Amino acid sequence: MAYRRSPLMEERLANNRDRILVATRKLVSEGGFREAQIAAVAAVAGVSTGMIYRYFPSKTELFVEVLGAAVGQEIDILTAIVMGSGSAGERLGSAVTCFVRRALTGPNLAYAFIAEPVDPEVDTARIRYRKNFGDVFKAILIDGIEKGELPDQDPEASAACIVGAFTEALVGPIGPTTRNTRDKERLVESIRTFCLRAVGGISK
Amino acid sequence: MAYRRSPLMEERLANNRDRILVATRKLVSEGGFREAQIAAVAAVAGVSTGMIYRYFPSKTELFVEVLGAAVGQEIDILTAIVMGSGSAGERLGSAVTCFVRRALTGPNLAYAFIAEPVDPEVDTARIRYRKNFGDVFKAILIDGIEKGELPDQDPEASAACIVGAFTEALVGPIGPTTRNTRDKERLVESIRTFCLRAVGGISK
DNA sequence: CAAAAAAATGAATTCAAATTCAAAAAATGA
DNA sequence: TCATTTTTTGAATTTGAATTCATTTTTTTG
Repeated sequence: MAYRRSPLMEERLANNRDRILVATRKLVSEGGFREAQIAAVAAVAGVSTGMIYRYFPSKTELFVEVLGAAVGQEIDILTAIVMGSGSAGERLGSAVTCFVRRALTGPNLAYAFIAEPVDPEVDTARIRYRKNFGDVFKAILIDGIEKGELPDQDPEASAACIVGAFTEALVGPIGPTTRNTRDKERLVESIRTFCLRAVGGISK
Repeated sequence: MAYRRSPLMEERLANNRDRILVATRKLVSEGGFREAQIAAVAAVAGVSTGMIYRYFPSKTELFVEVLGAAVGQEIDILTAIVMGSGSAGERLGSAVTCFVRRALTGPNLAYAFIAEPVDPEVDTARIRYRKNFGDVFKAILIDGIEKGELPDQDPEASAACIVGAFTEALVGPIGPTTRNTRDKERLVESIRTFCLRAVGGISK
């Protein structure tokens, strides 16, 4: 017996892994997945390229994990809103507003997560994550329908529509060509109203 | 003077070009852009790979043209509905219904056109084409708002939301994993209702 | 400190599909 | 038919980033 991983070493390893994740996220938020090449990630993280393969089996899996972490954060935020108090309509409106505002704040990251073309495997993950967003909205819808606040409807389909709606409405304003800040709030409001009316949560 | 392109030759050239487009479309509709590799396209079209570069500067441009043709066809259909008679709500409902039904009929092609990841340039084109779809809906919305049939709203944003809504609601049912045919009509109806309510075109 | 094991390095390799281009085939007109 | 030009071919080349792995460095323990 001549080697046993010490706690200190253990920590360093974890640190490395984390540095790689952080570096990837940084690069993605600055220049999209395209810029997050292994060599670039390694440089930013301050490690060698080979190192990355010690922690992640492939670039794709690294991307999927980064995507998942970012999405998870957003979902936590939305979930908190959805679990909060207020009518179904109010909560739905807040959730949509919140998501859209955040996306408009960090356009590059949002673009990468919503629309940037990567590779099929990452995209498969993206579709799954979008479904997760849908589930959050589905929960409010079911609640609203049960309580009679919202008209009967297929919550699954409506939830997907909501996600698609705010997502698509964001693609332009969020894309590589950044926009001015003036009409952001107007856009937020337009999307909110659209989604609220769509599920029968009164117009305004 | 020893060579001048004869009408016969002229026609053959045009034929070649067309054969390539048809072959590409066929492959895309069967296995997505992924399967439409130059070698495969050449084989199906019955020409050599080099031949393809005589008609298209790159694979990307070939894809963009195929995408554009397919989208153009759908847009023509939608435009006809939109230009037709009926209230704004009725026409909007018909247009959405029509698009969704058609997409559910040819899932692979629709998936390739709506969601399959390809490369950034093709995707840029895809975003542009989606905007074209949006414009069709925007036209009905503006009309409906002017006539007082629909409440005031940002037609640009609402149109984008509509496109995003039915698009997203289709991704699952349309994706690589094909679905059963039973609930298709139910889905069509759910999406229609969602979009109609969303723009204030009454519920039902 | 030395030997053994693990971790880290980064230049070299790999890979797969797009693209090219020298050579062959076909078309044209005299 | 022949010389000229265009079209077509498809094997060879290119490309560019992901991945590997022989070597070096670091860590651990006796």
